[in-house]
Amino acid sequence: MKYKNFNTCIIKTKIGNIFIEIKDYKVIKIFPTNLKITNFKYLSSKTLSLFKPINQQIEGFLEGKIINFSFSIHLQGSSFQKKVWNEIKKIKYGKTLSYLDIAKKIDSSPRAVGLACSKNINLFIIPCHRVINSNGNLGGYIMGNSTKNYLLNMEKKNYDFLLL
DNA sequence: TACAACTCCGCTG
DNA sequence: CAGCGGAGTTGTA
Repeated sequence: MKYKNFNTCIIKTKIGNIFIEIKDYKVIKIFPTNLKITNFKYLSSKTLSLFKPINQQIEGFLEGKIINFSFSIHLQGSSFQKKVWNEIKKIKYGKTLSYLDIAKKIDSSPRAVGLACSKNINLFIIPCHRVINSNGNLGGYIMGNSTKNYLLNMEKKNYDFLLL
């Protein structure tokens, strides 16, 4: 992992570079980036110790070795978006729900749910990859549908293996 | 107002 | 039954 400045860093993962931002000791952003991970300043040892477990968990998750995250995030968005994201957060590892399922829970429409999903900047922690079309199709994903498919297959495989 | 990471419904082969 | 097109729907810039 390389560090950009005091409260952000970028990690290289098997699905691409991931940008991570922290504010007031909470994660506020986990998002793909095209930024190169070179020539970055290093963090203070204090901040480094904050990032280290977070980065390890994200990397571990993407490799299928970690199922839940132990750190907390701070959601930034409209009240509707937060409602959607909180519902998505309840979807368990290896499971999926449809946009319609979420819409019913919060008394809204699937189209609006999809819109909120597309605004999710806390990838994996808010597992929007677990939200798919009601007909079984994949729907969309900020990192592309092949990545969404990879994540879902990985989770399903581990789900069966671990007998969750 | 236009548009979106959706669904539903009614057609057509 | 699969595939397609259009309408309905809610939240956002």
